[in-house]
Amino acid sequence: MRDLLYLKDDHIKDFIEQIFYAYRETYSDPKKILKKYSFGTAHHRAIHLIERYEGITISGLLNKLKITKQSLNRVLRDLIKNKSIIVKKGEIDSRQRHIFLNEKGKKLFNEIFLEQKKRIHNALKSLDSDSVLKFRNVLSKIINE
Amino acid sequence: MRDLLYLKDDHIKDFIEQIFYAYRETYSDPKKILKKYSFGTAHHRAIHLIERYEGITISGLLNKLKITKQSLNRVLRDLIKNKSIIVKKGEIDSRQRHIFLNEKGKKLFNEIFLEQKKRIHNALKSLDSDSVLKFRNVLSKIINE
DNA sequence: TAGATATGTCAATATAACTGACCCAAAATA
DNA sequence: TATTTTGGGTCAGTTATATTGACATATCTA
Repeated sequence: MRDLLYLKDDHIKDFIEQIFYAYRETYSDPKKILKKYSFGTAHHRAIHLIERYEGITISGLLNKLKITKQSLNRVLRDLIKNKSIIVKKGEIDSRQRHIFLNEKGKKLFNEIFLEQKKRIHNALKSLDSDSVLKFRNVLSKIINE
Repeated sequence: MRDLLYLKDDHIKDFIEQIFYAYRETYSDPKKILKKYSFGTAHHRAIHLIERYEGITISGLLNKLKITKQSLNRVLRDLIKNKSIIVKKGEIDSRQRHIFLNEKGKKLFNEIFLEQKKRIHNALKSLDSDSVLKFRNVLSKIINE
């Protein structure tokens, strides 16, 4: 460890603060849209993951969201009632439920994403691809296994 | 914009997901410690900012936390009762309150920070300083105005 | 002095999470 | 086949954190 500079406590403290702001701002942008559907950020996170991992199971979602199934169930019930998602029984293991966005859900996701995209796109547009790659790399190390 | 690759929607979606994980994990680490004091993440965030911005005012905190003063007040009341912070009237403007960690608060902050530091330090130790600088730069662009 | 500002507080409500206790059906396994 | 484990669903109650809205007080500024 030759250059310790960037590992000084104050820098790490700054990181921690900035990660909070980054999360908060990124997930605040689409709140007006969510409100139109009487949804909140909990619904947003679920929709996001269902879009990213088409056919994800309940336990798959639970592992990613790290909330209780009771909490998740509230959110999924709302999304089902709203006809944003559909749930299919597993063909191999019929205990499992596979979750998909339907047309309405896809439309909603796109509305939400458009809002968030603005911020990220704006941040990245002035940067070189090396910065972006390194950013992702650091982020994935922070999240890690 | 020559290399559009890193700006593809799927990449931005990954970003958004990873920012969520990074925030959640970073702020989950010290929860056991907070629980010992019957504090939550709301208290953590306040303590963090009070440590970073010694003597910060109420409105200063409100601007950074972006919560209502009623919410902030609950948190500060707990911290005052616990004797982790002290509040001083402003000398120039005596309407203002300047907030400081006292010894107990500093000890608590350090306990919390140690937990968080592990994760960040671990992530950064295998990286070059350029990655770290670029990470910070991207993060500040995401937050920014 | 009038108005704006900084802070504090009461009360009610919303959102998102939690714990704990059960239930059923289907799969895995002894 | 009988038993256990797994995946999922649900009821009930509680906690943590935030909100809206209404006021109150002291102090600063024009």
